[in-house]
Amino acid sequence: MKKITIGRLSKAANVKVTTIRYYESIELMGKAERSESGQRLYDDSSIQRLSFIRHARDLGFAVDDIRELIELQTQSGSNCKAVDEIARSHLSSVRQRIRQLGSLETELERMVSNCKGNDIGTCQIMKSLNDHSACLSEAHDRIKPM
Amino acid sequence: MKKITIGRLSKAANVKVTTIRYYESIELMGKAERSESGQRLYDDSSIQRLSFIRHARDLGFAVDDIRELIELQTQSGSNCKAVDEIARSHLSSVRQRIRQLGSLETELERMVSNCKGNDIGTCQIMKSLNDHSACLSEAHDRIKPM
DNA sequence: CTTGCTTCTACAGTCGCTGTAGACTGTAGG
DNA sequence: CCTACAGTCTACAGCGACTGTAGAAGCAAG
Repeated sequence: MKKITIGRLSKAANVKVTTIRYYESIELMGKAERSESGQRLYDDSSIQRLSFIRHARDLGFAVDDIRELIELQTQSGSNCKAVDEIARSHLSSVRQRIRQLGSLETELERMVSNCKGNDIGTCQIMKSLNDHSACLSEAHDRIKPM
Repeated sequence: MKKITIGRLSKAANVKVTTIRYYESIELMGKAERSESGQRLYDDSSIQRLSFIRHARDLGFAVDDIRELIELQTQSGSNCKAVDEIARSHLSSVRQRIRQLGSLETELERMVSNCKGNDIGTCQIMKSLNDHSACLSEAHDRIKPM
């Protein structure tokens, strides 16, 4: 079995070296074999697994979800209801986030389009921010950083 | 001048007590006056400022942006080009994020709609995740947590 | 006086990495 | 062989914007 170093795995799966080590530390990737000198050694199955993880991350799945997906994958024979549930739930949170950002977008557009480049005292953007009544719907979660 | 405690300020501006203290620690809010026993005391101007911050956060502005907006607001007489720029730049990052999430949504929809609830071996979702060719556009930033 | 809420400080945890420091290993060229 | 230089190692701090915790002290009402 051909073994590769972490750098080659990194290129093969398009995941940074530091990230691979991080995945090992949080036990998302198993502990790697080591060479005599202590360097990590991987094989094709590591590339497979890491690629799976990367695809799932690209789709926005949380690390815990991915852990569960991997768990489910090894239990062959089980049906994929659980997988479906994870995916659907993720999809719904993506949609919720899109709606949330959509209303931000509308609000920001309104503010920006009203701005005439006048002095700060009459600036519509500042007015909007200072105006208590100009706020979005009363109770919603704070926006996550971009 | 009527002074209020942190709890009342919290209710007045709809910002949690811990968050107010956090804002003080990062110098987004100035240092509060203290009572003899050491409790923070605020007045109407604190409510004003905290409400401003809250509105800006609700609109997704980063703390650093807000710091700058406050700075600009005090320099009365300056025009609002800088304010406009901050808002426009924020709007464009909101739009970018929406586009990003939109393509995630499409991809997830495709995956979920293909799932027939069969066993894990034939599950389309797992297939998609394992399929190297099923990935989104080659180079894009990793998705932020929801 | 007691009960129970509010406030205080200081620090750890969230999420998914990224960056840094300082040391060691492996490889290619001369 | 020696010297570069790239790759790898560990351990830990930092990001952003908070949130949660522990343990102590203050405050208001009954």
